[in-house]
Formats: sequence, C-alpha cells, structure tokens
Amino acid sequence: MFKPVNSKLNVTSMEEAMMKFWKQRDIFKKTTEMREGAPEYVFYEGPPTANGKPGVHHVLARAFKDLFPRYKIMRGFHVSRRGGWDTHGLPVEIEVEKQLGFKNKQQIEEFGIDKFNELCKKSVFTYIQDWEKLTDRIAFWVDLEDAYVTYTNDYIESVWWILKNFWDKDLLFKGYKVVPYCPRCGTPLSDHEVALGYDEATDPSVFVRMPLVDKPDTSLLVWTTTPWTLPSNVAVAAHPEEEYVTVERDHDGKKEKLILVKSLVQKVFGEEEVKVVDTFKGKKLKDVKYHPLFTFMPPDKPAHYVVLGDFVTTEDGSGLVHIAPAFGQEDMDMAKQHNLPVLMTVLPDGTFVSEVTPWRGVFVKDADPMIIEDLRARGLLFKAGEYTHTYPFCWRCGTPLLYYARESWYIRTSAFRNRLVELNNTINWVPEHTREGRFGNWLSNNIDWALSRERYWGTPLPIWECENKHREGVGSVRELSEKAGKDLSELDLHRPYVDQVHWDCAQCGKQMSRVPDLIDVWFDSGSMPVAQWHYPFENKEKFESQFPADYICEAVDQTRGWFYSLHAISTLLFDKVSFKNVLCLGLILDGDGQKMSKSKGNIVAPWDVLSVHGADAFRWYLYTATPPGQERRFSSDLVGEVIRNFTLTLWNVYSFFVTYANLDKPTVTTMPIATSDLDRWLLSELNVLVRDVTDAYEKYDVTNATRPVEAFVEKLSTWYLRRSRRRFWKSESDSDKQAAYSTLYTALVTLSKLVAPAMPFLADELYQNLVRSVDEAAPESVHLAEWPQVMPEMIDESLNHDMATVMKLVSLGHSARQKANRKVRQPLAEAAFSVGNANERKAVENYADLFVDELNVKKVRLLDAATEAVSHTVKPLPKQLGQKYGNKFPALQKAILAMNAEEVAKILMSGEPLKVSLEGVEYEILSEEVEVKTQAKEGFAVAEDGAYVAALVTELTPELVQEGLAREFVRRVQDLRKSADLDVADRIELFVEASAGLRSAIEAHKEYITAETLTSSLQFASPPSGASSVDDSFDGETVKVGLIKK
RNA sequence: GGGCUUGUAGCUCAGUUGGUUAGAGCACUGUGCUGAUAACGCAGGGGUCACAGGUUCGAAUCCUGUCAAGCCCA
Repeated sequence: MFKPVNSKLNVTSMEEAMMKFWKQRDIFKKTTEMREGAPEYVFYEGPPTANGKPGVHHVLARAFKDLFPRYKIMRGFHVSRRGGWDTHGLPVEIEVEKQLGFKNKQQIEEFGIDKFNELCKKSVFTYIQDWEKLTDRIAFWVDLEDAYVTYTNDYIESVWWILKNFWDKDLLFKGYKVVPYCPRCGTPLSDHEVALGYDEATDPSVFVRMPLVDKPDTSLLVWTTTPWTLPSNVAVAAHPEEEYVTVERDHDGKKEKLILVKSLVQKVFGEEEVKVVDTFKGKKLKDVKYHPLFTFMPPDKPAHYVVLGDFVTTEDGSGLVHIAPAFGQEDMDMAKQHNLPVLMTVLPDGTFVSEVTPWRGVFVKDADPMIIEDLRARGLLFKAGEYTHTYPFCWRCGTPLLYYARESWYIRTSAFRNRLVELNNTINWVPEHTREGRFGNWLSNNIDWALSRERYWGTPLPIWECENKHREGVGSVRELSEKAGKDLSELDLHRPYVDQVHWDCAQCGKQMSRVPDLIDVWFDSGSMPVAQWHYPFENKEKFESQFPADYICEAVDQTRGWFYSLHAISTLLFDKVSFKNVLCLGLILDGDGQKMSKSKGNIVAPWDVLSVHGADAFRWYLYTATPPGQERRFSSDLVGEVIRNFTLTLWNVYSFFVTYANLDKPTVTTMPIATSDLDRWLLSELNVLVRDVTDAYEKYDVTNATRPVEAFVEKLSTWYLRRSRRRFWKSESDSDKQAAYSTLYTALVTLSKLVAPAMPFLADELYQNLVRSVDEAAPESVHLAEWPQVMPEMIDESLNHDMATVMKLVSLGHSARQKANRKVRQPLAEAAFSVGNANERKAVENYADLFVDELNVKKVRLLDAATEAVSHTVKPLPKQLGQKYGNKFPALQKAILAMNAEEVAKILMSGEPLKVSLEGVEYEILSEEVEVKTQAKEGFAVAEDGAYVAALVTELTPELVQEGLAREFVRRVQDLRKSADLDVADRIELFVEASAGLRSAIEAHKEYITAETLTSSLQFASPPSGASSVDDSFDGETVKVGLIKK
C-alpha cells in the first residue's frame, strides 16, 4: 500500500515536512558518509559575507552550486561540501564605522584599533541566522557547522605562508603608482574593486588658456574634466602626428590666438567663425614653453612645456592634454619619461595642502567651481561646461575616487601573464565565451595586483622593515616567534597585536616593525583552497585530495573577483589551475530588466517567493527559465508558473497512480515487460530522457538537464496517461493492466531520481512513497539512491517518430471535428489520413486503435488516390533539394512544379524516384525530397498542416446518433456520481425517465452504460426519495436521472 | 573610447551544419473533453526576427556597419 495522495498539493507544507525528515534522519550527512572512499568530486564554496541579508541573487548562486554535488553523489562520487565565510575587509569596517558614527580613519585610531576590530569581528556574523535559514530552506546542502572562516589565526597563517612563498620568489614589491584612491576610506582600491563602482558622473568640462612664454598673444587651449588637478600641472601633451592649428579670434575687443588640434575646431568653437592662421603637425609643439596657471608649488625640475604622447585623444577636448603626474597613470608615465616634477597638492584625505592657499583644506571636488571662478576672473578660462561620462566611485561608500600617487605593495602577476592565459585555456567555462572573452581578455591584459590596503580589519601583510628599509617576510607563527624570541602561538594575528611584535634588524640592528598595510580581501578568498585546511601546517592529505576543485559557481561579477584571485594565486603558487569547471551566472534583474538595488527599491525578497511557491519551484525556475550565463528578468509570478505547468502535472500523474494502485494492489516493478506500443513508447522516451539529461549534467548544461524533463512530463500526462486511463480502470487484472502499472511506476520512480538534484523536495516525496513504502531495503532517501542507468535497448527512435506522427494527426482530427461542429462524444463513421512520405503511412496503420479511441471514430484508414476523390499537390523540399543541388534548386523546383502533379504524386507515393530533365541533364528526385500533399475533395471535414491531413466522414447514421446519445447519458451519470460525492469504486442503482429517442438509445447500449458507470441495476422509473437526481436535456432529448449508492 | 554579452508575439523563452509556412508557455477570446489534474484538447487574434547593407539559388541564422540594453575595462 502506498500512502494515499491528495491530488491537491500543498507545496510549502510538503517541503517543510521533508526538511524535518531529512534532519531527523541526518540525510545530508549520509550523502557524504556513504561515499567514503569513493572517487572524489571537489566543490569549493565561494565564501559570502554574512554582514548583509541574503537576496535572490544568493538563491540563484546557491541553487546552482547545489545542483552538481547532488548529481555527482548519485553518480557514486564522494563530495565534501564545506561552507565558508568571508569575514575581512572594508564592507565590514564601513558597517562598524556607521554604527559608531565615524567619518574618517583618525576616529578609528583614536577609538582604538583593538576595540574597533573586536566590533568588526562581531559584526561579521550579524545576519548569519538569515543565511543559515535560507540555505536550509532552499536545500543547499553545504556544511555550515564546519565552515572555514577567513579571520581565524589558522586561516591567516596559511595566507601568510602563501605570501611568504611569493616574497621568497621576489613577487612582492613596493611601487609608486597612481591608484584609484578613496579619500574617505583613505585607501587605494584594487582594480576589481574599482570595477564594482563605475557610474555616470557629471563633471566640469573646462577649456583654459595657457599663454606661450615666447608669444604672449598666443595660448595653448587645454581641456580638462578635473580642474582640481590644474594646480599640479607640469606639462601639456600633444599628439605627434595629428594636425594642429593656430586660430585667430576676437576676445575682449582684441585679437587672440589659440592652438588646438585641427579636427576639434568645429566642436570647440561651434557657430563662431575663427580664422585659421597656421597649420602644423603636433610634433612641432615639442618643448614649447608656456606660463603655468598656478604657482603655489614651485617645481624642483624644469616644467611647463609641451611633451608628445600617442595616448592624446582627439575625440574630445582640444587635443592638448594637461599633465598632472600625481593624479593620472598616463601623466605619471610621462613624468617618468621626461623627468618632470611631481607636485603633490592634495592630502590623503582628499583636501588641498596648505600651500594651495585659497583652497587649503577644501575637498578637491568641492573646489572645482572655485578654481573655475578664479580662472575666469584672471581671463584664463576659455569656456566651462559639463561633461557626463562613466567615472569610478568607491564601491562601498560612494565617494568619487581620485587617481592619486601612492606607495603600495604589489604582486608581480603580470610576470605570469602568459601562464595565467595558458592555464585558463584548460578550464571548462560555462558559458564558454567567458574563457576567451571576459576572463581571457582580462588575463591577457593583466597588470600587477595591487595588494595592500591601508586599513584595520583584515589579514596583515606579513612584512617587517627597519628604518633603513631592510625587509623580511614572515610565513608562519613559528617563524615570527623565532624572530621575536618569544612564543607567539597565542597571538591574535590581527592588528594591533601583530604590530606590537618587533625585533632587531639582522643587517643594521635597528628595530624591525611590521609595515602598516593589510592585504586585499580578495586575496583571502582566493587563498581558500589552501587556507581552509590550514595547509601546509596541517591536513596535508585533505588538501591534496581537495585540490583543485572540479566545480565552482558564482555570478559573473566574480570574474575579476574570486575567479581571478583563485586562478592567480594557484598559478603563482603551484603553477596549476584551482578549478576545472566553472559556471558563471548572469545577473538577476527585476521584472522590468532593471538591476535590483536597495536604492531603487525593486528588490524581490527570497522569502516572498519561498513562502508562496516553495523552494523546488524557485530552483526549477532558475534552472529552466534562462541559460545560466544569461541575465534574467525575475518575478515571483514566473515561479508560480512552474507550479501550474510542471509541479502539478507531475503531481497529478503521481496521485493518479497511487489512487488506482491502492485500489488494484498490483505487483509493480521497475523492469516492466512492455507489450503494448504505448508502454514501449513511454519507456523508449523515458530512456531517451535519461540519456539526454545525463549527458547534459556531464557537460554542465543545466538548461538541457532540466527542460527535457518538463517536455517528458507533459507527454506522460497528456498522452500516455490520457490514452491509458482505461487500462487502469478496467475491472479485470490482466497482464496489460500489470504492464501499465509497471510502466507508469517505472516512469515515476525514474523521474524522481532525474529531478532529485534540481527539485530535492518533490523528488524525495515521490521516492519515499513510491519506493520506500514498498521496499524498506531501498536507500533511505532519493538523495542516497543511484542515478538511473540508461537502457539503450529500450530506445526505439522510429517508434518515437511514429508516435509523434500519431499525435500530430490526432491534433488535426480534433481540429477537423471542431470545423465540422461534431463534438467528440458523437461517434463518426470514419477518419482518413494522409501523411508526407511512405514511412509515415505505417504509423497510421499500426496505431489505428489509438485514433479510434481518441477521435471516437469507427474506422481509420489512409486517404487513397485509387478509391476516392482526392487530388494531390507536390512541394519540392528546399532543405533536402537545396542542400543536394545547391543553386540548381530553383530551376529544379520550377521543373517539378511544371509537371503533372497527379503523375508525380503517383510515382513518389510508390517510392520510385522521379526523373526530371533540366538543361539536358537528368536528375533523379527521391520520394523524401518532395512532399506529396493529398487533398480530400468532398464528403469530408478536413484539417491539414503541411502534408498532414485528417479527413472525417461527418454523415451520421441513426446507429451513430444512438451511440452518441448513450455517451451523453453516461456523461450525465458520471457528473451526478461526482456531485453526489461518490467514491470512484462505488456501485450504484440507476433510475431513469427519458424521452423516447434517448430511452431507446439507453436500451440499445445498456451494457456499455452500466459498465461505464458501475451500475448494478438500471430501471426506467422515477428516482425514489433520497436518491441524488438531476434533470437535463440535450440533443433535443430530456432526461431525469437519479442514483442511489449501493 | 575598448572588450564581452544580449536584442524573436503583450510577458518569459525555443529556433539544429543557412532551406522558403519562425514556434512553445503565460495572458486574452471562443469551443470541446474529463471520475487524475490547480488541468488538458482544438481554434482565434498577436511578429518589419532591433535597424541598414552584404554574401547566397535561399538569411532570424553567416559577414560588415548602426542603434539599444546589461556587464566589464579605460
């Protein structure tokens, strides 16, 4: 006996009960334990930060992360799924700063780094319960109890070990570079951090005059969008090969001359007429001296002359670029090349130094209008406007970044550029284009990794130096203890405690102190293959068995984040990849295609979806709606569609099976002996499904691992089951019935396994009842079961094709009925079909019984030219003929159509080739290269689609009419049974008062009627009191029916 | 400015090595079927396959350019 199943499914309560079951039986743990010793499949969890609530994009990532470990376990692998938490970094600090109301770093130092970091440590897990609850509810099976945590001493020590390795290989260096710098956070940002914060910005667009020293009436016309950098100007750059002009114009009643690039004259002056007085190549401007706009800081080297550079753009501006080495990468390169001075006019907090007297202490961006005004007053401003472009902002605090020359620690990743690319080419990326495209491009343009951060809560950079710049790298706590001469095994490896460790320099005897920097948090997470095991200090074997990963999965924003940091570290450290397969997910957008963001208020909360539609439907939606790499428009309603379209269809097939199986108590087996075509067909399709889904999983093709299941369930429900219902109802328990039960049972059990990775709840619900309730020896959960084996011998492609033809013709038959206005309950004498080629004709003959039943006709046959009034048309098929004959196709087509259609049809229908001459050449056209269309001329109701034709004989004989009435009557009785709330197996007594025509129809078909309605006795009498009864009329007849449950 | 991706019905998506009639689901309307179904069947409306060129006997599909959106890099 199976547990009775209600056809109404309460998804959420089913899922919650299943969660409880899994927990009680410890199923998750068993999935790992049972595979102890089996081949390892390695999954890495990219650590999230738990200081914010999880959103739908986290559900997306976690759903996809969960899928493959589940599949691989069913395939016999051992998968340890260790969770992890990313705990360091600026986001955490910023949360704490907000709590404390801090505005800058001084406040943190005054407050105390120890206390500040203590708060950071606490804040990291603020929302951990939300994360655990969500993870649990969506059935992402990951071990959070034993998760790695990046702030632990063990983790940090492993990171130090990596850094020491790099230090020893001379891969760490200190450089003077212009970096994107957040003046509020007081720290440079890594390139992947900068990437997170680009936004539209409107900046001033300013053209200024820089008068030439030798020709005071002539000025360079220089363009900038950062007026605040003008006080540190030391040069102007021109493109050596571009044409430049000197133009003359009126200004303040005088003539003035301005120099700019020729191609931008129109854009700069617009309507204004200017006179070009000279034209020359940019290189002629080399070394031309000009008067600086400001003289707050006297340069210590020659400055204020024109230099040449290929980078000068002539798209915008004037073709003359202002150079301020402290505030631009290209500017700094120029300064190095031409030995220009570097004027540091700005403090680390983003305000002007005191030498810049008018604006000292003013934040530079705020000073822009004041500077413009000053230039205007001195007649140096040509014009000022606005310029909208994408500009980087701090990804956490939103402050516009400054490009700012800082001393910084770097990893020499660019030295490994080729190797990074080579190793990447061995990684399987989904979608594939990411390997060569987004990620590959990024690697081949690799620049050194800016590692250091001038912050507090993070992994300290383990480099110590003395005042003479003698430096030592430290790679373990033991090494640190030895150098310091005391046991530091209990030392917290964070600031400020590590900063208090000193020793004397081995070279000069001065005190060694740690450099103040922390490292980029991406280095933390990228170290996880090593650091999660505290390798190499312990767990050597564990590490080796868990490296590299077979599978990782994150959203596309991790391309330059975690994907890069994992790849870069393992390349530099081991010269190996750290992951073999990677699924790179697209972003999740709201219903209008907008990025979800807190500020727009268009966030869909995961719980709003989960509490209504449940986790399975949510997951299934994520797998099937869109290929994983694509961005997706999301709304809760789309998840609801999954329930209606897929979940309930499957559920109802399941509920049908259980309902009838509990009545019949058949012996079910998953090795059915299929005798009927319908069963053979279903099992054939089922094995195609198993084959295709398995292949798709092996290729990390999620869409094709899930969508075909939907298509199969649709066919199972609307064709197999619809056509098989009577086999389950019939009273005798013969082998056909047994076969039907076993076939359906096999399909359902197989489905429960095929959907187990994707819909873990529903899958186990089916499995528990279908398998466990009859076989206690079976694995305790579908998630502990083996993946279904495909049985190729069950696959019959031609049967599948035939059945598709049958379905197509049945559909046309229904269409023809509708056109002829003949409802299905009215039997018709004959249905005749036509198909496109000789092969398909078999299908009509072989499956006549399906047509008879489904279309309610007495006879089925092929339309036949020999015996009835039909005509033919022929259609040369472009695909076949075009591919074979290329550009001869149009002429051939014309020639075939010019022939007598009836004769052509006759030849082709017999399977003979058709001979066509064209330009003296004879072609043999095969029957499958031309579609022959048969048209019924008269006496039929016809529906057609391409070569497929269904033609129904619609004349009714008195016998057919009587039979139709009998069926109508049965329908009334069945409705009555239902409304009287009878059980499907209840037997009844029937009382009927009917008009004459109907009465004789009932008498004629009494046996059929009583069998269909489980009637023990049928009397033509008025229903006794207490009977359920109904009055009705149809087809010109009237009836009163009553029934009593027997 | 450069790179990657995307653009097909009102919405969400398919569309095979190029093949002449571009499909499905949802939604809407009508109708039929049903003792599994929250369903299902049939029919109807709904498309400049983003746009413009090109290659080809033939282009949603290949090429070039343009436009729009998203992400990334400057």
